[in-house]
Amino acid sequence: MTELARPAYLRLADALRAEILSGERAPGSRMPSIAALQREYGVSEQPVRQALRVLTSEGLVEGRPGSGTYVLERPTPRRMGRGRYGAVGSPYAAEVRQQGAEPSWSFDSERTHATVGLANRLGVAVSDPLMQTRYLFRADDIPVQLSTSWEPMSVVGGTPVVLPENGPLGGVGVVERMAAIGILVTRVVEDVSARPALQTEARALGLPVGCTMLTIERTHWADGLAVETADIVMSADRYRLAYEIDVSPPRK
Amino acid sequence: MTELARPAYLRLADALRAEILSGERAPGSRMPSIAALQREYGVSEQPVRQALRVLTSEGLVEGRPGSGTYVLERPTPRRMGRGRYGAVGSPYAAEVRQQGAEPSWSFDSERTHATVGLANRLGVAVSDPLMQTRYLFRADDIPVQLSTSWEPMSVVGGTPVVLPENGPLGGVGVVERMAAIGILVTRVVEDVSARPALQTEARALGLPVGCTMLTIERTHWADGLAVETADIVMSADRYRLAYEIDVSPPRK
DNA sequence: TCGAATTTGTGCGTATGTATC
DNA sequence: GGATACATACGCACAAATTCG
Repeated sequence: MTELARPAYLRLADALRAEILSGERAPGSRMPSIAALQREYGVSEQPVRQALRVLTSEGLVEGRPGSGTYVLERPTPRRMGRGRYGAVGSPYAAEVRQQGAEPSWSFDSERTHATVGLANRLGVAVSDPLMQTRYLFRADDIPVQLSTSWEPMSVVGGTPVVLPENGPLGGVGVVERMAAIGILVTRVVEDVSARPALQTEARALGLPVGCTMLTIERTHWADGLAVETADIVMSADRYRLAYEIDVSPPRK
Repeated sequence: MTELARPAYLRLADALRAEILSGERAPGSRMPSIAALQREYGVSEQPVRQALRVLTSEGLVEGRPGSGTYVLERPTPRRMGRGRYGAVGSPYAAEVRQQGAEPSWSFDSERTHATVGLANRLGVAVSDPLMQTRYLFRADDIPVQLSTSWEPMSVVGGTPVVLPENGPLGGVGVVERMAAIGILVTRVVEDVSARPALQTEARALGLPVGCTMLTIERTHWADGLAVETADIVMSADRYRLAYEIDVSPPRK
C-alpha cells in the first residue's frame, strides 16, 4: 500500500506548495478543507493535516479554527536602508519618512549594570554602570520595531546626553549625540541574524507568536572605543535590510 | 478535563526545551524514549511525538529511527563577515578559512531567461538571456550555504568569464572576474531578510524543515549597471552576518 | 550470524474541544 | 443554535533502523 519513497504527506505538501508558489492559489484565498483534500487526493485525514503543518511551518498558509486554512499574504517587505550612517537627525525617522510614513517612538531610560554579554560588546568590565534605553518604534502609529540600547556611563555619565532622548539632542542619532560631547563615531558594526519571535515581542508588535524576526546587534565605535550597543528586532515578513557596500578596487 | 491554557504537547515541549537550554540535558545525550516520556509526564503518545516535532523544528533535537532522539550540538553561530568586498580571490573561501575551516563548493551553470523579478534586479528586459549558476558551499565538507547567481549575457556573453567557475578565473570573486573583462564593480548591495526553510533547502543543508534561514539578495553594481545578482541562503542558527559600516562625519 | 527487543517514522480511524459563520 | 472547520488527543498498526544478547 505505502507508495514509493516519499511519504504521502510530503507529496501532498509538494503539490500544494507548487500551487501556492505558482500563484494558482492566490494569497488570501482559502485552501480546500481537510475533508475536501482527503477526497481530492485520496489520502486519509492525518497525512492531509501533516502536509498542512509542513506548509504552516514554511510560513505559506495559516489555519484559522472554525474558518479554514488560508494562503498567507506575503507583503512585499519594506527595505530598511542600513549601511549609511552619519546623516543628521534620527536614522530611523529619516528611513521611515523616505517610505512615506510618519515615524514616532516611545522610550524608557534607566541605569543598569553590564552583564557578561554586554561587557564583551562594549569592552567594559562586568557590572560596570550603563544607561539603558528601551524603544518602541512606530510607523504611522503602528508598532514595527523594538530596540534596547546601552551606553557606558564611563562615556556618557555627567554629560548633557546621558539621557538619549532628553534635552535639545533628544531624538537625533547616536553619531550626532556623541559628536556633541566631542566623541567622533567612526564605525558602526551590525551583526544580523534571525529567530522566531518571543511572546513579549509578538505582543508588543502585534505579530503571531513564532513568526520570523530579524535581529541586529549594533555597536557604534569611536576608533577603538565602543560608545553604544543595541539589540534591534523587527519582523522579517515586513522588512528587509538593505546594506550598500562600496568596493575597494582590487589591487593588481 | 483538558487543561485550559496551553495544550499538553506545548507544555511538554516547554519543559523539555528548558531542560535542554539549561544544559541539564547535554548536547549529544539521548532523550528518554517516547514510551518513557509518556510514563514520565502522564500523557499519551501523540502529544509526546508532537512535542518532539516542535523541538526538532527548532533545531534542538534530532530523531534517529531505531536508536532514539538526541540533543543536537548547537554550534555557536559563526560571524560571516560581510560589508567588506574587493579582496582578491573568493570572498566565501577567505571567510571560511579565517574561521579555521576548509572551504569547498560545487556548482552547476546553465543558460536561462530573466523572470520579472530578475529583470527588475538586473535592469534588463523580461526573458533576456542570463547565465545562471547554482552553488552549494561547504565548510569542512559540511554543506552550509546555498546560492544561485545570475549574470546578464549582455554583460558576460562571449567573454572568457561567461562560465563563472571555469578557466583560470574559476573560483574567484565576482569583482575580480568582472575586472578581467574590463568592468569595474563599484558597489555591492545586500538585501537581508529571513524566513523558514523550505523542504529542499532543509534537505540540501541537513537542517530541520522550518528552521530559520537568513536570505540575502545580493547585487554587484558597476556604477549604474547591474552585473550580477544572487540569492544566498544559510541557517540563522549557524550564522550571523557582520556588516561593518564606515561613518561619514556629520556636517556642522 | 541470527533473531528478538527497542525505537523512531509514518499512516489510519476516531473522538472531543472550540472557534467561526 | 446548528453546521462547518481546524486543533488536539487517543489508540493502534506497520516499516525500517538500531541495539544487543
